[in-house]
Amino acid sequence: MLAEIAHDFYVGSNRFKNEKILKHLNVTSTMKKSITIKDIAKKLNVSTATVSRALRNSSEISKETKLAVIKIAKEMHYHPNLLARSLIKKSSKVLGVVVPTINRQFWSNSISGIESVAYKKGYKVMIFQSAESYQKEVEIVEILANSMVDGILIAFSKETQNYDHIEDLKERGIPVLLFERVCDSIPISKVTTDDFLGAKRIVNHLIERGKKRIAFIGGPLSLTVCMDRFLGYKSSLVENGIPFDQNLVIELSEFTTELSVIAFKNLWSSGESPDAVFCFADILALGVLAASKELGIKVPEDLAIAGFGNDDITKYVSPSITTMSQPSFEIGQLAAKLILKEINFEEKDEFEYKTEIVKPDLIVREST
Amino acid sequence: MLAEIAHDFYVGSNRFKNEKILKHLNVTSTMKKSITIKDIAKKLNVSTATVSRALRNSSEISKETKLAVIKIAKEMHYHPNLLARSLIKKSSKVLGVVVPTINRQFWSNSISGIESVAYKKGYKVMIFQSAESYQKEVEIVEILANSMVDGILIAFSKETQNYDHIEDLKERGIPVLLFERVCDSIPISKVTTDDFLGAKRIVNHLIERGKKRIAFIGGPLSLTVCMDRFLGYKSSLVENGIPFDQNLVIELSEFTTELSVIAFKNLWSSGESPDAVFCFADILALGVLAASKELGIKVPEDLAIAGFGNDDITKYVSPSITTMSQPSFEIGQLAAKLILKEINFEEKDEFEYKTEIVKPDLIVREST
DNA sequence: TTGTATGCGTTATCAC
DNA sequence: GTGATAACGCATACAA
Repeated sequence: MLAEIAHDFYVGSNRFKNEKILKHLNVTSTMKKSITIKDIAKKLNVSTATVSRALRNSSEISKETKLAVIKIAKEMHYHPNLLARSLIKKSSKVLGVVVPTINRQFWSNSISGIESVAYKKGYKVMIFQSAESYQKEVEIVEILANSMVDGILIAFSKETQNYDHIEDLKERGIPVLLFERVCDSIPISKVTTDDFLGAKRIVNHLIERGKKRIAFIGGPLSLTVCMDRFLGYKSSLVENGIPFDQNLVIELSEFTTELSVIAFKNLWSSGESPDAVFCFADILALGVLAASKELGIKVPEDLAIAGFGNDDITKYVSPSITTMSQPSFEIGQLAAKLILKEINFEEKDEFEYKTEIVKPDLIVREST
Repeated sequence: MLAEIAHDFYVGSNRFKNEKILKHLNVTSTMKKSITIKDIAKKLNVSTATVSRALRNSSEISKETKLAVIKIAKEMHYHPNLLARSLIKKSSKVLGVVVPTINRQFWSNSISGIESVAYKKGYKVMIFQSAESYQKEVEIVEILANSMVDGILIAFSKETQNYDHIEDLKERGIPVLLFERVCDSIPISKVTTDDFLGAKRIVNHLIERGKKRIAFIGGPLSLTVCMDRFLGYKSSLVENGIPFDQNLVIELSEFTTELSVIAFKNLWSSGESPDAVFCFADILALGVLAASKELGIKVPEDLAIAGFGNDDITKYVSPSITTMSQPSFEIGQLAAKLILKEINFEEKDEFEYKTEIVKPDLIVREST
């Protein structure tokens, strides 16, 4: 049988394109076929079952055969095919992660947190960027689901308003967890920051320091994160009897220094100069600092940043700054732990979805 | 046959742990089994082969059956199993990436570049962090190789001195590409920055501005990146007739602001005060700025940074700065393109390894 | 144009 | 303890 003979020479990879040659059994081919348990079995005159068991250190295999198998396996440079194992085990030991973008500290930190936990538990991580596109997000989710990942962690894109793709995953029985950019309507595990509280605290703090005209420079309010912070900001003002002034509120479509530079300049030149600024993310804070420098005005004495609190960026920039620290790495860790628990739950009853809300810390750095 | 009957109820996932119940054919189970081409075939009274071909839009299938198959597939919520396909095709359409750490701009930018190119070509990306550990790097490479990834991109950990794991991959016929943190000894595709030239240029620039005592604050010289920059630095001094002073050279074990703060302070207080600083990465530059502030001295008028050139971080910090821009995103893109070419090469002859050396740009920002 | 049979590499089931 | 053999879900050579 051709197939039978060919097997001994077939390289087993589309990397080697000379299939025609192989079909003609051109033995001069230098390609190597990959070693399988079948090969080991043949060499030892045992069954593949025995080899499989021996390699997995099953208790029902005699020590001698075990050793023999392992010895030959090493000699032949055997490597188990994880895909084949996944197929039969119905678990790939892979977590899928979807974030808006990977090259922004907050998200890469989260991923790092996810990866660190996953790796310890023997899981791999597959990463995708939605690039803030709903379309792409849906596409990615489909790929992940079809790849038999054991669980999917998602931070929604800015565009995402429809959650059918998530419902779909649930229907297919695939564990999903939303983190940071979430939605309310779906009963599902979530990990978020308590942005409302964080914003409130930070604005309270500014007010305590005697500030009255506190500007708000934030991202698109369509994102729950941003909206929550906005509400926290407003709530603090109300509770402290400070009139809310729409002119002090700036909603940016993107998180870029450029935009915040423009925003702050406009704010300032409009005669509405604030005495403090509450802004999202250090990236925006840098913009504010830059703009104030450029305008030749003193850097706002009280600048509050609600970001992930990467001190490295802001620490040496402004002497007096208050940060609402969003522990992105920890959020990632928490998210991974939670979904792994869901994946490996042992209960007989329905899994209970949990929403973990991380309370951001307030880091106050006084000018010296 | 039990197995036969069970199939209709078997959910097909270890996510559902109630296997005992299933074995007893407890039909009350709410779990859904996943739909396969077999199910579609049964429903339509055709063979699985036909379904398979129809779904893949094969030209040898009549339009009617195609449409019928697709219709039923949708109705039954069929989703192809990518793992099974990979097993047969011997290609998972996945690229593996190993970086020292993901939550550092340079690496996350690179990954972003890789991911963006890969995604466009229908490839997924699997990411791992070696955490600068050789041990972990080897472990990861083994996992990736056994997962049938189509190619592996690696940036070595700081510890990595032995390259057997890479040789191993080559032996197994798995395309590998080294980027940024590479080694010379292996004939293999590589993408690096021309750090020697970059450093030389940047130091030349400082010298042109009249600087004579140029400090060097860099990472561990065991890394080729760092060594190359050091050599470039030295080369520039020599060519410009400026004596090399070992006291002005500081080798840090890690890239942290803290360490560079200490380094700069020591440098300054030792009476060896430089008139310019050439330092790696903006993260170190921030340290230098912080230290100079703290010491109450003027920020070095000429601070040169050899980093990935994330302007956001340094732009608003120092008015006068020179950056050796390391286009990390582009390096990632280039790396992905290169390995994809290797994976999909059509030639019959041996693939030719290519070393792409990205020339860093010099970005000079004058104080206004 | 479609069906049959076989295989991808592994593990699970049931014999012995 | 070990061996046959059937899965896993899909794709393809060969037949019809």
